[in-house]
This record gives sequence, C-alpha cells and structure tokens, in this order.
Amino acid sequence: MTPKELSIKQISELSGVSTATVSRVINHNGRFSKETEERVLSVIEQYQYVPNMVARGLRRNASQIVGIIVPDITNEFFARIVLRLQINLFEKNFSAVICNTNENEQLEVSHLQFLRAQNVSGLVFISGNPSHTQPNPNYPTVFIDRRPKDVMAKDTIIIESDNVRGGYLAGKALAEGGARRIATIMDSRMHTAGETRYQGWKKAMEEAGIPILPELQLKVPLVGFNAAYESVSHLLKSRQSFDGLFCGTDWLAMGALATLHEHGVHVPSDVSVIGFDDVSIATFSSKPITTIRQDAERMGDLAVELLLRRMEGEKIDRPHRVLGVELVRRSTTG
Amino acid sequence: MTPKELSIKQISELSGVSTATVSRVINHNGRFSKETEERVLSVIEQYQYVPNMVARGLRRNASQIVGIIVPDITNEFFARIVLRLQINLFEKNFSAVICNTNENEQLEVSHLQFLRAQNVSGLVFISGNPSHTQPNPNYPTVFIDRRPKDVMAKDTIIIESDNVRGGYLAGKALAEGGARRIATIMDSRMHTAGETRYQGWKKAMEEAGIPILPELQLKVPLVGFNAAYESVSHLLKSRQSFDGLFCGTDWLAMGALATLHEHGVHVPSDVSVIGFDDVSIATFSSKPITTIRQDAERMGDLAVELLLRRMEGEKIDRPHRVLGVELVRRSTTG
DNA sequence: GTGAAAGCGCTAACAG
DNA sequence: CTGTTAGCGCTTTCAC
Repeated sequence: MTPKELSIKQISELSGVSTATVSRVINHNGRFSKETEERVLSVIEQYQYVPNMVARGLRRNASQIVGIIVPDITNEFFARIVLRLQINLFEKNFSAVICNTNENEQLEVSHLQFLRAQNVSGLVFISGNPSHTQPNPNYPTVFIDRRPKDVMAKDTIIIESDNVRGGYLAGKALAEGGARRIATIMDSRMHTAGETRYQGWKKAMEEAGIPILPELQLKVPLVGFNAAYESVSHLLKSRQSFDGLFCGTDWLAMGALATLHEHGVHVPSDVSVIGFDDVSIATFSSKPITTIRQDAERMGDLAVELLLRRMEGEKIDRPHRVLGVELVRRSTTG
Repeated sequence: MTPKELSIKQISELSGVSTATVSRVINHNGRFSKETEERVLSVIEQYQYVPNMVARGLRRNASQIVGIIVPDITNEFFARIVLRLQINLFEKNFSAVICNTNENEQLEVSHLQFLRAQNVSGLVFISGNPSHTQPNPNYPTVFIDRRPKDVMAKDTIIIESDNVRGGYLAGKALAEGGARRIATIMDSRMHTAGETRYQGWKKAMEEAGIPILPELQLKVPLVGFNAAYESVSHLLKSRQSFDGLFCGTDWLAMGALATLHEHGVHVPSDVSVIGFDDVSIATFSSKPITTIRQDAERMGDLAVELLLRRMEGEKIDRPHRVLGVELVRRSTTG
C-alpha cells in the first residue's frame, strides 16, 4: 500500500556513480569531487529524492525518532511543552512520537516497549514515572516536571519548576492576605511535583505561624475540575471552615471555585484561592485565578537541548535544572 | 548511544532454531510445531525480546507509523482529536508522529517530506491543506475538519462536522433571539470549515429575512483571542452597531467578549454571541458561551478506523463523513 | 576520489 | 514443519 519511493540505487544509476558516492554526498562525508557532487545533487533535486530514514536508522542503529511519554496531551500545560519539544526536535531533524499514558502504568509499559521496538533515539517523560521494566535499556532520557520515583543515577536529566518556591509563594500570598485556616487540594498520587509544592506551602505556613489542619488537606485521585468540585463540596458540607485554598493545578482551582460559588461562598472575601500552572483558563475563567506560573516553553526548549547533547554522548554538567516560577495575582486573592 | 537490543538472531540461537522459525512464531505464520513455538516464546519472554520494527518496516516497506499533521496541538479542539487518534492507533500497534505546522505551508511541506523519509504507513491531516508537492506519493490519507483545496479523487477520505448546519443553527438562534444586525468573525484564510459555517449562517439569515451587512463581516488572520479582541474593538470604535455576533471558534468568541465587556456592551442583552467547537473555555469562561458543539472524539475514532481500512487496501464505501453538531445554549444568548 | 561488498534485523520465497 | 538464502535501502570499511 505504501507507495514505493525511489532509492539511493536509482539515484546512483541516474547520476552514473556508485551508491557509496551518493551516500557520501548526501551526508557531506567528503571524498568526492565538486563535479560529482553537483551532478548527484541535481539528480536528487530533480527527482525529489528523500533518503529513507528507516534504512539509515537500521544501518546506524539510530532512528531519528524521540519518544514522548505524556499523561494527557489534552492538558494545556503538557500540550505547551509537547509543542516546543516537537518544534525543536523537528529543527534538528528528529520526529516526535507522542504517547498518552493517561497516568496508567500498565499502558506506560506497553508504550515503552513499543518505542523500544521503534528503536527510538531518546525518550522524554513529561510528568511520568519511568516504568520499572527490568531490562529497560538505558536510552538517553529526560524527565520533565516530575522526578522519577526510583533512586537514579546522579546524571539523570531532570527539568522541573521550582515547585517548592511555587508552593511557598502561594502559601505566603494566602497568609499575607489574612487567611488563617488554609486548605490545600492536591493530587493524591503525590508525585514529586505535588509533593514539593506542598512542602513549600508548609514552609510558608510555618513562617507565618499558621497551623496546618489535617482535616483541611484534601487529596484527589484525578487532577481535573470534577475531582476538585466534589472534594471541596464535601469539605463545605462537613462544615469545616476555611479562608484560604491552595490548589495543585489551575483546573483544580476551577473546580473549587465552582463549588464555592454554588455554596454562596465569596471569593476572595470569604476564601482566597490560588492555583498552579497558569494555563489559559486561569486568565479567562469567570473569576481570573491567582496562580503560580510555570514556564512550559522553556521546559520544552531545555529538554531538547539537553536530550540532544546526551544523545551525542556529551556529559551534561548540571543535569538537574530547576526553573523559576512566578506568582501571578488575579481575582481570587484579595 | 542507543543501547543495543538483542536481535532475532540471538533468539534463534538461544532457542536452537533458525531465524525464519522465530520470525514465523512471532508473526503467527504457522508452519511450526507446538513445541518449537513454546520454546521460542519462552526465550522471548525470558529475554524480553521485542522485534525491531525498523527492520521489519524496511523489509515489508511498511512502517507502523502514522504521521499526523496538525496546526497547533495547543488548541484544545485539535488536542482532543489527536488524543483519540493516538489511543486508537496504539491499540492497533501503530505509533503517531505529530507534526505542528502552525498553519505554515512551508513548514508543512518539510514535515511531509520528513514523514515520507520515515516511510510512514499513512497520514492524517487535521485541518490542514495537503501540500502541493508535485510528486507527493499517494499515501493512505484522511483529512479531518478541513477539506483539501485541490480537486481530489472521489475516494478521498474526509471527516468533518456538519459545518453548514452548525452555522445555520447559530444564525437561527441569533435571529430567534431577536438580533437583526448580526456580525460574524471568521478566519480570513477561509478554509472549507470556516467557509461552510459562514454559508450555513447566511442561509439562516435569508430564512429570517435578515440582511447581511458587509461592514459587519469581520475576518481575522489568526484564530485566537487577541485577533478577535482587536478586530471587534475596531468595529466598536467605528460605531457600527450590531446586536448579534457569530464567531468561528470559541476562542474568537472569548476575545470578542472581552472587548465587548470593556466597552460596556452587555452580553446578551445588548449583543448575543455564539461560538463554535465547545472547548472547555466555553463552559468555564466568565460568561459561559453559547456554542456549536463538535464531536472531536468521534472524529478521531472514525479517522483511525477509515485510515486503517484504507491501508488494508479496502475500498471505503462512504469516504466522506459528515458528523452532527449541536447547539449548546449558555449565557451569551438570551 | 571512487567503487565493491558486507551487513544492520527482519521477512519471504524456496527447498527439503 | 524447518532451514537456507536473498534482499529491503542505506552506510561504511577496505581496496584501488
């Protein structure tokens, strides 16, 4: 079914040289004369010949493919990262195979196996765990957003936001806004990103002398609107009072805001709310959300840079990069 | 750099048979005994052997890769389609290479060439033009959302929403809401999706006996918030009065809503607004948007089904599929 | 500067 | 049922 493309063989015949020479010309490997080069190049141009990367990949044991593992491409924050990855990779002549895991470990394992079969040159985990398949060959890998659970080599490439600082900024803003009974709502899977945000928040609480009330620390299994909606709704019904809420993501904040609104709780006068990520909903929500901004684009850029360098076999000086975050004040805080 | 995986050769040695037999076992091609099968399978299991798809692809002239061309993965509507594509493809043992074109034809051509080099088995264009590279081999292809410009074979697979009806529903709703001076804001590139929406809207206008005022028909080069914001702002300043606005996408509606709000124009009492797509912002915007819902998921599912069938060489009975749309009433219409 | 030939990992005739 | 062999398109020694 797939149409037959013409091969290096035909090009070699058409230009009256051997395939070896054509290959050299294509790869700028020298050892050919100016004239042959021109001739070959013109034939290539004329016939719109495109070298078969699959064959090259087989021969060189290096496809030009990078696998990207992401929980959900539909999540804007991840999509923004993926977009940058794709753009940067393409510029360097790599293609990106995207795999959505939906946070499902089982699925992640299958994807990994699949990527292995595709002989990918490298791997990018966005907010994912590296699956623990025993003989998981050491592909050049970079982790974005979430640190791998397992203890890993010192030179593991990790790119993440300064989540501790993000949590801290959020907690501090809430405290300075006068909140004293502060709730949090976090992803219950408590990967490092969530964990560290929570740590930062705790630090801010300590500094402000605000007690951490266990009954106000919500955990949700899913990271979306509905989970927060229900969880906060439950909290409200249990008559726990609170005047501040730190949400692990903007969408969690959206869900919370919806419940709050329905229960007649006014934001920010009754309760101040802070999100995380700064995706577009934070700007355009009915009540624009005060949030912690992460630089998704920078993450994507950096990831490709480091991955490519690692693939070249270069030693990465600082494999663990922590990117700055920023508090963006909008309408959910006073 | 890429780690060396073990090959069919080693597996064959390990299990004391020829590579041919191993291959047969792997591919369920019969012609081997129950015992050899078990032995080979157990070796494969034990060593976690994964056949190299690159080599197989080379030999069979059919990679297990499908190329996806999409303007912008960051656009939720497209992301939702891509997600379904990826999930469905993976289920059938295909991987998806995502290429963002940012609506740039030049870039699209490069991507296509690249995919050609990767020897993809098929192509999915989401809202894209098939580039007009002359010797563009006939890869099995499906178009989603936007019809290719060029005249194409009768059996071209196209999956799109019933945009005419969508535009019609929007126009009708606006008219029934009492609007008489109705503006539109559309993508100026006027691909078929936008074009047909506009046609439907015109039809509704005619039916309602509402004149189409050229000065109220806005075109924007980009499909985002800012473009609409500025365009509508300009319209407002020019003192053209209008009481209805049909937007080509929800994000266009968002931008319009923002300007309207800033100029003290109340929605929906002064102006009714309708969007298109029904992405999440339509639900969660400060003013939930009345919009035309498209079924992105269904598009993705259908696309994979038809693409796979085409790749199998099957003849597709109805290659042009038009999916139903639905008016979702929210707060921007009375 | 150029070509012949081997081989990447796999599949598909073709023999037996 | 099983093995031998050729070859997919390309790169890469190794000769010349």
